[in-house]
Amino acid sequence: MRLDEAFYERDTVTAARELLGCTLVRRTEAGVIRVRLTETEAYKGGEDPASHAFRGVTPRNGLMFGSCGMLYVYFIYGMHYCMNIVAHEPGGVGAVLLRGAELLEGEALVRANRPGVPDKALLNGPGKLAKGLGIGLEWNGRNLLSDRELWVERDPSGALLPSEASPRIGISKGQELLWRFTPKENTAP
DNA sequence: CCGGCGATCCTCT
DNA sequence: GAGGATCGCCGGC
Repeated sequence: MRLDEAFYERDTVTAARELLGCTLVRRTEAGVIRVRLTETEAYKGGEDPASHAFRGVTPRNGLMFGSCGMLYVYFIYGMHYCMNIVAHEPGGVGAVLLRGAELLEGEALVRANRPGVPDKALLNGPGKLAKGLGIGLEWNGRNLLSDRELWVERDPSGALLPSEASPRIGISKGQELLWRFTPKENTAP
């Protein structure tokens, strides 16, 4: 069941937490890639100093102020792309960075995008995830509510994955906010 | 397994 | 002109 506008049009932090365990689907002419999201981060508007939207609208970040469910892609460090999904309360500002996933289906297609990479390093980072799925800047602004090549699904049962909150990675401001989400560790007996 | 470092160029001040 | 929502390689333990 594809995530709809109601899923994304809520508090950005809640959306980030509940995206964990959902399935990101990329359909290509050569086949389908399906991955399970295992790491997400929330970025808000004016109150969040780590956010691209912290200082208001710029040519790059405009999507974060707009319709929920749109893909926001940006280029970083001169060589990587990062995928975000716009999610915020009505009239709000924010997006969820997709930081990592595990492969469910379409291994050959992913490996074609990331040749020679060990299993553990296939999709465990935002740049790696975008590369593995073949997502670049030309995908910026795609509507994941209706797109035929890219969307997010969840289990119809609506069961939520137990999650753990931690500081976001790679930021210099806003480290006190625990807006990074990963699946809860299995605590050994 | 972990930390340091260089690559590389876009974005905003 | 500085810094960045990163990655992969290298060396050390």
